[in-house]
Amino acid sequence: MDEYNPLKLENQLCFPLYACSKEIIKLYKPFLDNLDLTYTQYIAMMVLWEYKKITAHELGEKLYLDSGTLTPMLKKLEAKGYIERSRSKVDERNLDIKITDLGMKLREKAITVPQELGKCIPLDTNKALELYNTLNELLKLLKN
Amino acid sequence: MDEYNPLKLENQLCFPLYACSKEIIKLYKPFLDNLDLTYTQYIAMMVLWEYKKITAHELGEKLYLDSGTLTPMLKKLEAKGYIERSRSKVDERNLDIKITDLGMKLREKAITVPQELGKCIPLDTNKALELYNTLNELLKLLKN
DNA sequence: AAATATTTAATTTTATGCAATTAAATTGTC
DNA sequence: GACAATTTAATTGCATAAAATTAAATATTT
Repeated sequence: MDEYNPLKLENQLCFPLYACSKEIIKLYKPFLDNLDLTYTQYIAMMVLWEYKKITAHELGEKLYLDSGTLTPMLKKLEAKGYIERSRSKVDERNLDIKITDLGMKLREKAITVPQELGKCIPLDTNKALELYNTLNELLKLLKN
Repeated sequence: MDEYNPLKLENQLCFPLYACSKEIIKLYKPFLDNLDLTYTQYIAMMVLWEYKKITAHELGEKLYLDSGTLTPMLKKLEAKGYIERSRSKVDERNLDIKITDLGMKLREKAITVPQELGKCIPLDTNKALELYNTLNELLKLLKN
C-alpha cells in the first residue's frame, strides 16, 4: 500500500479553498462588469451600502485588507463618483469614507447580483449553508 | 422585523471563502519563507514533487492558473534552480517543466509544512474533513 | 502542398495583495 | 508644554491573477 503523502496537492485543505475562491470570483465577473466594479470594489461597496459612512481603517478590518490595497482601490471608487474621501475632523489620521448618491443608486443595479450568482453555484441549500457556517466560524477563529 | 438584505457582506458565501483563503495563505508565510517559496510557488512545487515532469499547460490546469501567472512564476523557480524549462521535442508549442535534484531536495525541507500548518488551523478533524470534501466537490462542479 | 483553424506559451495591461517603510497626527507621561 | 510612543494612511517594492492580444507551431481540410 502507498504511504500517505502529506505533500500531495490533493491532500491539502488550503488549495481547494484558494481555488474555489478564485473560481467563484471569476463567476462574478460578467455581473460586476455591468456595474463597472471589480470584486474587491464590490465588497467595499457592499459595506458602504450598509454603513453609508466608515473610516478606511474600519473598512479594512471588515474586508481583511490593509491600506496598501485599500488606498488605490478607494481612489478608484472616488474617481467613479461612488464615494468621497475626507480626513476626519475628530482625528485627522483617520480617513472617512462616505457613499455618494450615485453610489447608493448603484445598489439598485446590484440588487440582483447575489441571486444571479447563487444560480451559478452548484451546491444544494443545505450544503451551501453548512459551508457558509464552517467558513465563518473558521474566519472568526483565525482572527484571534 | 428587518427584511433580509441580500447585499450585506455578512450574507455572502463567497466572502468568507475569499477571506479564509487569504488568511490561511498568510499562515503559510513563515514556513514558506524558510523554503524561499511563495504560496503559488509552493503549490507548483507540490505538483512537481509528485509528477517530476509535466507540461506548463497541464500544471496550469492542476493549479487553476493560466500562462500569464505561470510564465513569470516558473521563470523564478528556474532561476532558483528548482526546475528546468524546455520546449517539448514532440510538440514545440508545449513547455516541459522538469524538477531538478535541488528541487527534489527541497521536498525534504518542506515535509513538515503541512503538519505545522495543520496546528495553526483551529478546526477539529471532522469539521476540517467535511470542509475539505465540500470544497473539493464544489471545485469539481465549477470546472464543468 | 497550400490555406485555414487550433493550440499553446508569452506578453501586455490592469487590479489586487501584502510586507516594510515613511510621514503625519494624536495620545500619554512627566 | 516637551517628548516619546502609538496610531493611521500613504507609499514602495515585489508577487500574483486574469483578460486580451500576439506569435509560433501544429493539425486539419481541401
